[in-house]
Order: sequence, then structure tokens, then C-alpha cells
Amino acid sequence: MIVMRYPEGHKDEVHDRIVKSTSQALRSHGLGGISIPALMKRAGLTHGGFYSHFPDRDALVAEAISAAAAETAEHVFGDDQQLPDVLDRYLSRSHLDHPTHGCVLAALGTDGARQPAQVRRAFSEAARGMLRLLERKLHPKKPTASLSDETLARASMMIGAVVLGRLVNDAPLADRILEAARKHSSD
Amino acid sequence: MIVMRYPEGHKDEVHDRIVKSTSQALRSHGLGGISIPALMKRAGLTHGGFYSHFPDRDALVAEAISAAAAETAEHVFGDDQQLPDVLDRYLSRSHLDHPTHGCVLAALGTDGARQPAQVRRAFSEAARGMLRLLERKLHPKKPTASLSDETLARASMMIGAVVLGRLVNDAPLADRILEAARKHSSD
DNA sequence: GATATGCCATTATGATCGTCATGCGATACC
DNA sequence: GGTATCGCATGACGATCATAATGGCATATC
Repeated sequence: MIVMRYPEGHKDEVHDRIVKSTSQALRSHGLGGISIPALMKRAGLTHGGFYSHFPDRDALVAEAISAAAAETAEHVFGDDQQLPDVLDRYLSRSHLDHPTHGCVLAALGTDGARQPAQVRRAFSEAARGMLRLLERKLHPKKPTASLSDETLARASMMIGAVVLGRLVNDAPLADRILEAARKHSSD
Repeated sequence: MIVMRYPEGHKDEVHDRIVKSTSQALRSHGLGGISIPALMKRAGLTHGGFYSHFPDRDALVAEAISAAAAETAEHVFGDDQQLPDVLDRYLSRSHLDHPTHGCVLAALGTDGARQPAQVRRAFSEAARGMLRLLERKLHPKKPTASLSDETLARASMMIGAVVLGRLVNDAPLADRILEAARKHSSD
């Protein structure tokens, strides 16, 4: 029997708070763009206690990636969202302007393949998760878990459009990119 | 009249060597994944002379981004490449496996929007350049410089497919993503 | 050949990083 | 209420970073 010296679940709450705020901070500052002290400060703590919550920085990053993916799964691919809603949300100016609460693949994707195994795995799982969710929206009836070419191509275009739209220093062009992707996604 | 103490154009050659090797190093290690000393060492120098070539790190990074974009423009979008060749090269396993010599947008794109103005501008120009080149391949006759929706959507899918293909920890799935993007790009 | 000078190496500086050891205050159990 | 102990803060460590000053060597001119 483990004795709890703090309110039951207190540490878990703090742990979650660190992971959640980190998942946002990473999306807006980049995977290596924010330090442990800064991340802890955002969670209302100092850097001291960090290593009682995570073995190292990568462990937190990996958890934060997964948390971000779960957030998008809920907000964009939720059960009550139909395919057109999914496309409208993902391919929206609001998504472009707020990477902090947006898709982690579009925000940090190009860094994923360069990360240590632990973090890389989290990215890979996030990608497969998004593909599965999109497949379900495209083919709600089919019970199969396999991914169609249509899903793979559309997911690519969605991610690419957000990446490209954020890159071009030209709001009207960015809007046209989103629009073009929406059109070609729902032909 | 400027007196040259080293062989004429020597400094320019060294400058180019630093930029070229940096453009490769950044694509394989990330924008912030390699230090000035390491970058200079790759060019066969020590870090000492760095600031006689560039005002600061961002200036080198910006030049390296532009150099990488020019390399891809030549290797993938060269004048002798037809549209199917362009798609085959961009959406290939070889491209997936060798980001060092691949498209800078697919390798570093998600970091671009977070960079200081100088670097951001280089990314934005690289993106517009790729869009222009793709437009020309899609509509070789049209003299207009405007970008069609088709170009915007296809460019998005191409970039997204490479990003996604590199992310998933599963070679067969990555190949299917590339294939799906090729199919949907040349329907 | 002597000299002036451009180019790069050596070295230094201050800041910040990830990581870790230690200590204090708060809390749950007896 | 006393006490053991959990969670976090304080502070420190070595490493590494971007940046900068200085000096030596190689070379083009005379």
C-alpha cells in the first residue's frame, strides 16, 4: 500500500499540466525552441522538480506529442464532425494562425524524423492515428482498418497545405492554398 | 581598386562552400540542430572566421535555405524534366531517404514560420519558387505568372506526402503514401 | 625580396542548456 | 498532535552555445 502525502492524484494532475502546457509550447516554439526551465515555468513550477516527473527531456516531449495528437483527434476528428466539417476546420485560416492548438504534424512534422526513437515513435503513432481517423470519415461504413489510397493522398494534401500556407509570407496566397486543398479534397 | 591578397575570388569560393555544406547539414540535422563550430568544420574550417563571412548565424541559415531551394529547382524542376518526371522524382523513396539533398520545404518547412524575418523570407521565397516551377510544368503554354488552384493543391500534396512518409515508422506504408500522392497528382 | 593586408585560427566571454543533489514545507497516517 | 515522507524549490555542475577580439600566415603588389 502506497501512502499518499499529498492529495490523492496531485502528482498526476501536475504531470498532466506540464504535458499539456508543453504540448502547446512546443507547437508554437518548435521541438527544441524552449528549455526545461521555461516549460516548467509555463506550468507554474520551477525547473527543479522536473526529473521527479520525467526521466529526461525527450520523455516529456514524447508525451506532449501524443497529448497534442489526442487534442486534435477530439477537436477536428470528433465523432460529431462529418467529413466536410473536418476539412473546413483543418483547412481553415484559424488553424493556420493558431499552431499552438493545431495539428502537431503540421506544426512539428518535419522535425519528427530527426528525433530520438522515443519521440519519433510518438510522431509515428500520431500520424497513423490521424490517418485512421480520416479513413473513418471517408468510409464510415467499411469496418476494415486498412487505409485507402484516397485517405493517404488527402491526408498528405491537408498537412502540406497547412505547412505551405504558413510558410508563404502572403495571407491571400495562403488562403488560396487552403481553398485549393479544400476543393481538391471534396471533388 | 580593391587589392586581393588571396587568389581572386577565394573568399567567395569559401563562402559558397560554407553555404552549400550548411544547406545540406541543416536539412539533415534541423535548423537549430547544428552549431556554428560544427558547420564550419564541415566546410573544412574552424569557427573563428565565421563572422568575417556572415553577420550572424541567421544570415548563413537564410542563404543556405535559398541555396537548397535552388538545388532542388535544378535537380527536380529542371528544364528537361517533364511533369511525370517531376512527380516521380519528388514522390520517390530516394527523396524520402535522402533529405540532405531533397526539398528544403519538406525537410524544414514546419520550422520556417517560427524563424526570424530574414530566414522566414528565404523560406517564403523558396515556397513561391517551387509553386512557380510546378505551375510551369502543369501549364507549359500559359504565359501568365499566376498560380492555378491545381498547382497549389498538387504542391500541398507533394510536400505533405514526403513529410508524412518520413514520419510514419513503416516503410511499406510510406511507399503507399508516395504512390497514392503520385496517383492523385496525375489522375 | 620586402611589405602591406586579407583570411582564417586561436582563444576568450557571458549566457544558457540539461541534469542532478540537497533541503524545506506541506500533508496523510498513527 | 507527532512524525515520516512526498513534491517541489533552491542552487550548482560541466558542457556547449553564439559572438567577438586578436594574432599569425599566406599572398599580391611594388
